[in-house]
Amino acid sequence: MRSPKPHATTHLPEPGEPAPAVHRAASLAEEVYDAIFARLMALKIPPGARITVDNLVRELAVSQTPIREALGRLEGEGLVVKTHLVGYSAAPQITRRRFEELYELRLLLEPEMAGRAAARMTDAALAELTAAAGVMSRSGGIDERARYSQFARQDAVFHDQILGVAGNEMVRETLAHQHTHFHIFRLMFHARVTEEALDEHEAILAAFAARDADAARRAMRLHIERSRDRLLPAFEQ
Amino acid sequence: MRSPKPHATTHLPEPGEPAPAVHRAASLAEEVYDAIFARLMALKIPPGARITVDNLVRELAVSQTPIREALGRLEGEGLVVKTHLVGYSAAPQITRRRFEELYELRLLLEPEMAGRAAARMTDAALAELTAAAGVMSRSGGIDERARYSQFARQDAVFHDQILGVAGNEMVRETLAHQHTHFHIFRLMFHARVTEEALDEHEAILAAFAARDADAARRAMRLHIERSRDRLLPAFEQ
DNA sequence: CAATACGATTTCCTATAGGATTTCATATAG
DNA sequence: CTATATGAAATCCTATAGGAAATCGTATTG
Repeated sequence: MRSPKPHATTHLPEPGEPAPAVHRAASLAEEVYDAIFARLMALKIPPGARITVDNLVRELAVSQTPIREALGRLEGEGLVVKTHLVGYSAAPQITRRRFEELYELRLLLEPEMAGRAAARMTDAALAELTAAAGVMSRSGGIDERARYSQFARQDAVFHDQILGVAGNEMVRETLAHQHTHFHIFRLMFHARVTEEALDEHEAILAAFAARDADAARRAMRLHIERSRDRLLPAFEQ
Repeated sequence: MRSPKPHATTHLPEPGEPAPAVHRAASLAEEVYDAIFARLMALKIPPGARITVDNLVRELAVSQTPIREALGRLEGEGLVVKTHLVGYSAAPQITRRRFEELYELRLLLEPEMAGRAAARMTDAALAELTAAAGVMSRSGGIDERARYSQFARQDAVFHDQILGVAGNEMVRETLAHQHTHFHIFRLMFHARVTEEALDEHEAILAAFAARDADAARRAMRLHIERSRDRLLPAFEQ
C-alpha cells in the first residue's frame, strides 16, 4: 500500500534559495531541469562527469520520469550527452578549436549589434547598462574566486543587455546559448579579473552615451579580441 | 539539427509489425526522436498542433518513457513546447519578426563564411558543391510541391557544405539549428522554385571556382537578400 | 437565460518488476 | 607472467498499472 505525495506541495531542495510561498505552476521536470542546470553551472557536476539517474532520484526525491525528461532537454541543448547503455554525462570541456570558433562568431555578431544598440539607445536603457557595469566593483576584499564568479555573471548580463537593445532576439538567444557552455570554461580556468576588462566596458558605455554607432562597434570589437587574448593562455598549460 | 551520433540501421516497427528480437544499437528514445522529427519536418504534425504521449505510444508501439525523453530533447531544441498539465505541442509557426531576424543573422554570417570558403576551397570540395547544386535540376515534370520540397532540402545542403568548407563548426551548427525551424515555414508557404535561385547558386560557384573571396561574399549576400525578398510576401496575406 | 455542480477526459507523475549490456574482478590455460 | 574466459554487480532501459490534478463539456438549478 503506497502513499504518494501530493504533487502540489512537493518542492525540490534548492540550497540557498527559499522556495516561494505560492507554488508556481511548473512541472516537476522543469524544476529538475533547473536543479541540474544549476549544478552544471556551479561546477558541482564537472565537465565529463557521469550523471546517473538513480543518484538524482535520491538527491532530488523525485521519480525517474521527470528526471529523464529533464535530461533529454539538457541533451537537446547540448549541455549533457547520452551514450546508449552507458548513461548521461556532463558535456566535455570546450576545446581550443571551439573556443576560437566562439570568438569568431562573437566578432562577427557583437560589434555590429553594439553599433545598432548605440543607434537605438535610450536614456533608460543606458542607465540600466551603466548600473550593470557598475556592479562589477573594482574594490577587492572578497576572495578571488568568488569575485571572478560574480564578474563572469555580470559580464554576461552586460553583453546580453546590449543585445537586447540592439533588437535581434534570435542573435541574443544564440549567443546566450553558447554562453552557457562557455561559462563553465571560464570558471574552470578562472582568470584574474583584470582592470582592463572594466576599462573596456567603460569605453563601450562612453560610445553608447554619445550615440556613436561606429565607436561602439570599434570598442566592442576591441573588447572581445582582448577578452579572447586574456583567456587563450588557459589552453597553453 | 541533431548532434552527430552513430546512426541506427534499424527502424521502429511499422504498425502491425512485431519488434525484432535482436538488440538495437541505438536507444529507443533516439529512434522515437527521429520519428517525431520526421513527422514535424514533413508537416505531418503542423505547427501548433498538439502532440499527445498516448497517441505516440499507439503509433510507435513503445512505452511512455522513451517518448517523454525524446520530447524533452525536442523541447530543448525548441521544436516542441510543453505546457504544464496541458501537454506537448509542435512549436508555433515563425513570425515575420523572427523571419527578419533570421535573415539579419544569415547576412552577418554567411557572406563572410562564403569568403573564407573561397579562400580555402579545394578541387574536391568544389566538385561536391557543384554536384549538390546540380541535383537541383531545372527540368520540370514532377509536381510542384514535391519539386519545391526537394529544392528546399538541396538548398540547405548547399549552404551547409559551404559552411563546412569555411571551417567554423559552431557557426555551421547554429545555422543548421535555425534552419530546422525555417524549413517548416518554407514548406507551409511553398513558394515556386524560381530560376533566379539557381542562377544565384551558380554565381556563388563561379566565385568559388575562381577562388575569389570578395566575389563569393558579394554573391552570397545578394543570394540571401533575394531569398528573403522572395519569401517575404508570404506574410502579406 | 445565467451560474454553478458534476463527471469524463487528459495529462503528469509514481512505483515496481524485469531484461539487456557494460565493467571489473577472478580464475584458468598457455 | 600474460592473455583469455567466466561470472557478479551496477546501471541503463523498457513495460505496465494506476493515483492525483486540471480542463472541458454537459446538465441541473435559481
